[in-house]
Amino acid sequence: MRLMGAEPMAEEEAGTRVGAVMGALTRHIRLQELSPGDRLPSETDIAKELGVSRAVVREAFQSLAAMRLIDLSAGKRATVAALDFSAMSPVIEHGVSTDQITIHQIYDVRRTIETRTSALAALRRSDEQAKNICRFATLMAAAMERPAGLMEHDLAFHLEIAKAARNPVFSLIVGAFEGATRQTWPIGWRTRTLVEDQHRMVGIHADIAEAIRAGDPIAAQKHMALHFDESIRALLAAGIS
Amino acid sequence: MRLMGAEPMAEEEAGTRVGAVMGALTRHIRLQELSPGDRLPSETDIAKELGVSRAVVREAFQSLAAMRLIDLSAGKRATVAALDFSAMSPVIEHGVSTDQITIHQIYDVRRTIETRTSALAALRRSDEQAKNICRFATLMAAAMERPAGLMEHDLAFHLEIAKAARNPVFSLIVGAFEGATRQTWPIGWRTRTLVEDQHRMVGIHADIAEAIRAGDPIAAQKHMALHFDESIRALLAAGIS
DNA sequence: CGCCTTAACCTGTAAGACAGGTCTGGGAAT
DNA sequence: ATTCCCAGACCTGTCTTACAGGTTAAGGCG
Repeated sequence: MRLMGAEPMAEEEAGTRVGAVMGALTRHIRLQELSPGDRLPSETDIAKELGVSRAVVREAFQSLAAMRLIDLSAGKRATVAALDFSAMSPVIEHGVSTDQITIHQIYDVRRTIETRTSALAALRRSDEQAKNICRFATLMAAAMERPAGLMEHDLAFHLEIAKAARNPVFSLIVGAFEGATRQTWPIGWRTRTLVEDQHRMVGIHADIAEAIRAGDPIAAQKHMALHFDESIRALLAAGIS
Repeated sequence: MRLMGAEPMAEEEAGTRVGAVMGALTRHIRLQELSPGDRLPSETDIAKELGVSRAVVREAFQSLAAMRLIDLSAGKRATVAALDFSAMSPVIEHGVSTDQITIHQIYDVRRTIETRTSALAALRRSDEQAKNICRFATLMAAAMERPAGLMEHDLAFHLEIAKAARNPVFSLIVGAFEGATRQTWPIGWRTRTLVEDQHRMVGIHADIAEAIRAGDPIAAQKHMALHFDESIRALLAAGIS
């Protein structure tokens, strides 16, 4: 299987050979109109075709795999990857852990995005998605004593809403925040020292779920906005900027 | 310089050694609280420390560099990277070129995000940012005959607004769409066959710029919403879903 | 005709080598 | 003493070779 548009490495894009191979591969996927699951040429073939060593090809493959553009597994050929909502999570986590992004900024963006996904979800959710969303809300209420479990249900709740909005880009963005949220969620929970605060937080999720189940986008959006207003207030009260 | 929390590779995260090294590196950055520009250990040191070959370490480095978490350059040590708004662009481009994301879906998300960035920009922009935004709007009007130049000014316009919103996550997201937009923008432009349509499109950008300059978030948001409504209508009229 | 074995293929990893870019300490010049 | 400059040490980019172990597919056997 020949690689599309691949003279033995002219000047090409990046200054480095790895970058050039990455470009050749993405171009190959685009020009051949490959779909998720389709197989790519072997490392050796690509190396021969582009006139580089297999080490360079492997570095390019690993880079594409890190961005979730392809899937790798031992012995098998690399395949074109399906969109993975976790693809962007490391970037956000890096921004947070190097103090280039604050928790507050993430919540601002999430509020913008998720008020929209909740409204869309109310309009577009399948019956099964509605059921899942309600189920996660119920599980949250049942896990009030176990913060770790509560957090996982919370994350799944928000991601399921994004999926129900039927636009994979929203899933991608909501998924991007999952890693960072997992690292910072306990901070927010600790600010809710009163049991009634904890119940209110969980109750808002139930309200969102119910609005989405009922197919009411206005209510869904309103409750989601309340949820983030409440969360951001809790963070501010705890002195987190 | 020792790597934090690095016994010679226990089971660790991923099934692969490359994944384990990536994990060790990100953990190192987090635990050492490194900042953009700080240097990482040399490939050889890391290889020795973790008990893997340099090839594995290099693949991990390249992967992190592909996600823009670190910067590499010949002869120099790897450094922690500053947030780069282009970090997520390849993911979106991949989604589009493999038909997992439609142009319409991107415009829906952009509308959600950018109505917000325009409002925030009106509230938070510096004087210089206001000047830049107006300048790009003017340059667009001057480049009506050269679609390629027009597109570049358009992209710069939207990105500058995101920066003026003073939340790097918005810049990251708007930047994520830049690559895909660059590949699809001409499609939208071609639907505007009438000169008055073209002028209206450019005029809306001027309206947005003026509202941001004037510090009017309501007007900025309104004009940005109009912009996307108009763009999405143009795409639909051309039969692009 | 279907199942199973096996050889060919492919990826994961290691080790060694070398070219060329980068940095740093120490000597030379001021 | 201070500044400037350079050589050697260090580091990354790339190639080659080698081998273990997982995967696949072609034949051969039942």
